[in-house]
Amino acid sequence: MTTDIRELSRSEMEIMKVLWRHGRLSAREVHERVGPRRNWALSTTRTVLERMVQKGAVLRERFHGVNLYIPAIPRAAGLAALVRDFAERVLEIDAAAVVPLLTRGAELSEEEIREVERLLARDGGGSDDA
Amino acid sequence: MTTDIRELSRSEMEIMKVLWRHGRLSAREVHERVGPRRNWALSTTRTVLERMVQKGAVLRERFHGVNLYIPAIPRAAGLAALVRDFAERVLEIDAAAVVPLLTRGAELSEEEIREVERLLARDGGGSDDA
DNA sequence: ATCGCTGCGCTACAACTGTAGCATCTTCTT
DNA sequence: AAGAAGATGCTACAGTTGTAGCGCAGCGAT
Repeated sequence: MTTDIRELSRSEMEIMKVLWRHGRLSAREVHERVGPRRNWALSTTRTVLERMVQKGAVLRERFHGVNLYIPAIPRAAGLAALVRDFAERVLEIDAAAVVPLLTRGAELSEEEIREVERLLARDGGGSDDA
Repeated sequence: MTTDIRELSRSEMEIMKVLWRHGRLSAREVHERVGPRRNWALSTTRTVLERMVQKGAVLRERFHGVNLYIPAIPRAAGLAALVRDFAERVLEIDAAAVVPLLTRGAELSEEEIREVERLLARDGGGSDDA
């Protein structure tokens, strides 16, 4: 069950974002980027991270005795879901209309933008496929 | 403390939306529009509504022994805050860029759109004023 | 082999959220 | 005035989130 990214809390989303940006990080590394901003104790970062693993939003991988955390949801898919949700629930417009804005946004690769676009086009929510 | 609309839960947001749409409704009336969709018992709608009052997101007014609930945050201000949050936190773009999309969205009046625009322009988060 | 540093896994606890029942009070109707 | 129908305010309880400490284990230095 590929965890619905919309049910991540703000804290979790923030962590998700750093994981998206870096691919895979240890708890400490994650903490270095979100801890200060949030004023968290290292153990707090760990706990949140661990809960994300339980939710299936993040994968954990052991590397020489250290846990590395990897996003279980690719950024494009995550953004697509978030955009769709916001567009439909709040703006009440068709999600596809938001795509153009992505171009100016975070460092998304052409690839990713196209992917998000693909996911938002064809008004469907379900599992995609080639 | 004009409650930060970003801290409303999904359930609460849904109620907020119907209140924005109708201005002021009794618990039952609110329930009629969100209850079915959410499969809530009337008492659930009441509880959520009441919590929103406590949070200061909704005002309660007695009318012939019945409570009427009124949004404590005008729609334009609420949408502006939500848009700003989403734009900056998720899309990582300037909130103002989202304004054009509103035109096609929910039934916002020209007035409201202009207001949202005003609130999002001039990159500021704090309390506004003329 | 031992000591210390760092990471791990477990536990904790308060506040918030989802969800709702119930006893009681109001209001309308007859 | 009395009863029915509906609204109110209170209470409840489980699950989620925010926030963090603690004891134990592994690894590198001595």
